[in-house]
Amino acid sequence: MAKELTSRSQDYSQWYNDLILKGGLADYTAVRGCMVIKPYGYALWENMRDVLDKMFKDTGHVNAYFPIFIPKSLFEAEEKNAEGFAKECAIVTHYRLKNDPSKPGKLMVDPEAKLEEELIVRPTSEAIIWNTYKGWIQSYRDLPLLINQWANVVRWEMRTRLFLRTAEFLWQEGHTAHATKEEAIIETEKILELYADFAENWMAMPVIKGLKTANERFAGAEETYCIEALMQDGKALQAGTSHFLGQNFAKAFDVKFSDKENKLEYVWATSWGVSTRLIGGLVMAHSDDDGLILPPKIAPLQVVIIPIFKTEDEKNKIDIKVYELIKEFKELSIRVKYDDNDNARPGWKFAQYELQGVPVRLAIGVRDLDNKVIEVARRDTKTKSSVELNGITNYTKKLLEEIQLNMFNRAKLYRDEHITIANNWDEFVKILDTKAGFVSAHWDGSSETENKIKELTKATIRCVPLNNLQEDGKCILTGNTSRERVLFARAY
RNA sequence: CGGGAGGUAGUUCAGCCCGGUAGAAUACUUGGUUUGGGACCAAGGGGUCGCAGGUUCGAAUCCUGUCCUCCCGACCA
Repeated sequence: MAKELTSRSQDYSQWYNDLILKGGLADYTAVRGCMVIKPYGYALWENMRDVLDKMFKDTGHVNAYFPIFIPKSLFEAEEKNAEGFAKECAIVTHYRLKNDPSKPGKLMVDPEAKLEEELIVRPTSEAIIWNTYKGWIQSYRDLPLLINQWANVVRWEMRTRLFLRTAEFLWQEGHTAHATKEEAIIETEKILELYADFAENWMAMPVIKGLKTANERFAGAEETYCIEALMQDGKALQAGTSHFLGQNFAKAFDVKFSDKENKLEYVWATSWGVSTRLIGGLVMAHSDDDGLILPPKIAPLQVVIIPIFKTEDEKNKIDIKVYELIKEFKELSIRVKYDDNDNARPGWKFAQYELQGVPVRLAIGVRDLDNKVIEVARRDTKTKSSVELNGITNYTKKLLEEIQLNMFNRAKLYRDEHITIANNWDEFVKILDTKAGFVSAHWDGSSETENKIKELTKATIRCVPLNNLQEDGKCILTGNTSRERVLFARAY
């Protein structure tokens, strides 16, 4: 009868899937590796999208839209980028079906409708965008070009997980062109700051800003900046990336501009993106065994009001008060729902909204009306209290802010407690196996060492933190000299 | 792509070994009692048992093929 949720400690994967399915965010579909984002999950994504979109626009970016199909010849123009994505591309080879003569009522691919050139379903849009930019950029006066697109992309992953790695996912990808290297790097870093700001202040998910090593770098980038978050099972999640692309794409697509001295130069590029994967991060960073816990600032519903009554007469009295409250909530721009559906009983509703992670629940009955109070339950701590009705909307507004802050502090405390220093190989292995989380350790800077460590422990270098403390040390694997520590972790 | 589990009512699953009327819980509909943490009683509707072949008088059950999903691994810019 009850919708039991798998406990976090039982099986983390099952717990995670349950949270998403029972919390009403998404559902499996008949399509391999894809998911349906349900209205509640999509409302969450819309809130996140709106905030990010405003942040992009406030920093001078504009939106545009480019095709989902990329001709193979364009796709392969930037060789490293193409090679990096080659193994996970969906490819359109035909454009027509026809009736299958051997199976009545069934269809088959029409062999006569083979495309002369295959189309790649975009796994990322650098190729089509830079091919377009070539026609848009002639002079330094055309720069910088600061464009973002909200789109879907397809990456044919072997193994998928709801939100974290689906065959198709929604994201935004920014693609900018600049006159100088310095300006492009500033843009890359500016976006990284923006992502970190969003993750921490809106999603209440603390992140570490850093640089990827050569191994983990985006294919075709000179430098990849990232934000890394920590999940409750001790695994790291790459939550967003911002790439300095140098002149790689400008050269591959021949995008040149005349500078003030009328000299032809290749432009400098950046690209950056965050995706619906952030929702997976949100789920794993905050939820508990009773369901989702969504941060108030982006929660589709911030407050739910549940009436408790026996008779129609009682219901009417409660209604009058609640309509007043709803009006006040709306004036405060608080997303509120009055669930007076008589089909479900209060206890069922309580459980349901906990599964959905609604930050604040208000329950009101005639008893409360008589005492001029209301029951306030907060999702993050699962505590309940009786609060005076007078001024309840302002009280709730402050409470939402407090919940937002509390969620961030709690996640940050957990994250900080799970950054462990390892000074030698034995410590390193022991921490990975017993404690998980980030391990801060010296590394000699070579790809060979990084690969070897990954082979031995499955841990990868998540990032070299920005503004990292410089200290001399010895690589935990090779003993070679090292100038700074890097963060290792097992990751999603 | 390798290993494992699975596909039967809207959902979660039992039945399958040992072939013989299609089951439970929950959800849904109706009526009644209820309502401060996932209510109760009664009645009712709902499934070509993933798909395609085969064996058989007879297949959810046995055999072959095939598709799909989930988990673990490999892969993951």
